[in-house]
Amino acid sequence: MSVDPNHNRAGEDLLRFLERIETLEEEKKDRADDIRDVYAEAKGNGWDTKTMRRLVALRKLDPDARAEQQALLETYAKAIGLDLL
Amino acid sequence: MSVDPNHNRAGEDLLRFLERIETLEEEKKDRADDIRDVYAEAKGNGWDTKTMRRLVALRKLDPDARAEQQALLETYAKAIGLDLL
Amino acid sequence: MSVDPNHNRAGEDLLRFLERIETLEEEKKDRADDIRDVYAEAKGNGWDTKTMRRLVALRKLDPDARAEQQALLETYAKAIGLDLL
Amino acid sequence: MSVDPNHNRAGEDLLRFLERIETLEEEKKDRADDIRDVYAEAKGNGWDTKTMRRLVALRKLDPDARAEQQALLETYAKAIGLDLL
DNA sequence: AACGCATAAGTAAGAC
DNA sequence: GTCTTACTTATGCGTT
Repeated sequence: MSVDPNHNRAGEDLLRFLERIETLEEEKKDRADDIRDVYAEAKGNGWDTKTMRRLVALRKLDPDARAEQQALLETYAKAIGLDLL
Repeated sequence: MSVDPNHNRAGEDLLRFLERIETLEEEKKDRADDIRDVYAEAKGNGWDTKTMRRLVALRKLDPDARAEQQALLETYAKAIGLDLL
Repeated sequence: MSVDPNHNRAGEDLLRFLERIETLEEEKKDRADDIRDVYAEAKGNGWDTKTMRRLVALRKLDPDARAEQQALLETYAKAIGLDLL
Repeated sequence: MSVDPNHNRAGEDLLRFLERIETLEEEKKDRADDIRDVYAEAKGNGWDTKTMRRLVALRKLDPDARAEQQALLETYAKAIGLDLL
């Protein structure tokens, strides 16, 4: 049983956790980079990326939830006299 | 001229900057707390705060910009066959 | 009693909440702008703003909490053989 | 050549971009979930995740950059009389 | 002017 | 169930 802090058991365990996290973070970052590339490619084809991001968000919602949120927004907008479009 | 690092001129200058920043940050935090309180009060009166936040965001945009963004969103949604409502 | 959605009581109430929020947000933004200005001024005097931000964060912690966190960090760093400096 | 907005060429192109993005986002989210799981597992083994996150951040820096930043922080801390530990 | 960074907002999960 | 805390996304800012 060693007391060397660089080679103790707990340190080894901790290091394994950190390495697993770092590997996963690299993979996560790769995907994020890929996503950025796709948006850049779309932009190069004339698409507006901000609107694309809104579409991606909308497609995540199920249709019922989306309709409900929109209905509430319109009710509130009308109540304060805000013309949504 | 002192060399005491706790009382040198540069340190004094730096400290003045930090103090100015910290004062401003406190004031900024006070406003953030107040905003949270108003939302909480509105929620207590039956309003949906998520929709309120969307309204606040919409009111920040000038009407032309808002209309333009909405038109673009609808064009894109139609193009991919997404029913916005 | 009117049913005109632009002039109903609930709409008025909602609008008051929104206006209170917007006023507070403006004030909050003013402070944020001021903070940015102070950092810019400090930078113009040769200070490193990134380090300044770390100092501001450190000064927010009470000394005991700071010492405790630092001690834990050093323990962990030693355990994995990371030289903090 | 169709004018059906659900089947036009541009819409098809846009949809391809969105699908590519969504696939990548799913993969990215999977990694994020995995990372959360590892932290949770480490926490279950008695580790402090906040400190772990600081270690992960520190390990991202190359040693020279880390040493330089730390030296600057210490210089500044001394200048304002802040005891780092 | 585009790029990455840093802050801020919004969202979702977890603790009490 | 609420309320805080952490994570994710979005926006703006400074930089190159």
